[in-house]
Amino acid sequence: MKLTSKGRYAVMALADLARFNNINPVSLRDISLRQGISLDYLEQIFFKLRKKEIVQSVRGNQGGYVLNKKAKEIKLTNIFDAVDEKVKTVQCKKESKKSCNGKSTKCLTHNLWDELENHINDFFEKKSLEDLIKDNSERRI
Amino acid sequence: MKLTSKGRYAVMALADLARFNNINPVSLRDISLRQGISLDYLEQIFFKLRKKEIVQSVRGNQGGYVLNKKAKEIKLTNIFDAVDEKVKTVQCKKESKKSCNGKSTKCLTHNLWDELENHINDFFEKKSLEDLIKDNSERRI
DNA sequence: TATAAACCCGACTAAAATAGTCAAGTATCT
DNA sequence: AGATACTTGACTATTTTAGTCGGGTTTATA
Ligand code: FES
Ligand code: FES
Repeated sequence: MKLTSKGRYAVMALADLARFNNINPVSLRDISLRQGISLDYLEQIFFKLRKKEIVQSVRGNQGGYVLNKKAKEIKLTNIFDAVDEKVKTVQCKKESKKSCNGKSTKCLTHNLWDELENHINDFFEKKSLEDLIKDNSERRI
Repeated sequence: MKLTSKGRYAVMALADLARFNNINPVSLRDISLRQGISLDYLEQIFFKLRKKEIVQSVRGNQGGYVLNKKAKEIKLTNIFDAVDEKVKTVQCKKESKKSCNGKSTKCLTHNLWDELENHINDFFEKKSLEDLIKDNSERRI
């Protein structure tokens, strides 16, 4: 059960962006250097974040990205959703009546995995970008 | 972020075992048929479960496996630990002072991932095999 | 005591997912 | 004009996962 780099990077990059989100847009080059993430990979990630309207792009020289909403309104859920980082605990189709092993009733553990999925998603639902940078600056005092 | 089959199968198989854990040992063949899990794969999994003393084996004809502890005392944590299903949210070494990007201080998101890891592990710590089968038989009434 | 059922254990492999790279653009500031 | 930076799709190497395979050993029971 592990978090993929794509999801981790997306959050890291947005935390960086939120932190340096002044008047000027932040370039991916800067984020790449500060966070140690491949520029090409970041571009893929921000392409998705832009499509989901989490960030806005400013093209051209001196361009970059800015947050499209307040940090408080961007939940981890939104970020993970944008980059297709899903929490998946079961193989069986949620909607279909077929169980994971092809039988017609849900298997013994189906409810457990459902609970687990909800438990994890709750965490993502509760955390916003703002929590992240606030939390961090407090610790630096 | 997804659960691997190995972990899922381990729990499914033990739930099955707990359910049919009467006087006679339960053969992997039976579990394989009931749960639709490859027999060869189950053998790998039970090899590990036995090494961690979660199950006991009974060799020979009419043999199989039995639980080595009460269902109440087997937590999901123990099961996942036995089959090396770990919750991993960070790339950086926990103990080392190096961050994920090679710098000397922890990155902006390090604490977040730590919290997430604890949040998930809490769930595994709280659930026992007994909860699983009790929960399930209640629903069948 | 022969046989079949079942566990034991290491090695190998196919498929899928991940984590990127590469290339060829377009827009905008100075 | 030139540099910087976003845009987009396609491609690829690496790693992980989810098995398979093969050759054991042990033990109940016919
Ligand atoms: S996990 Fe849904 S039926 Fe087994
Ligand atoms: S996740 Fe630990 S330093 Fe970045």
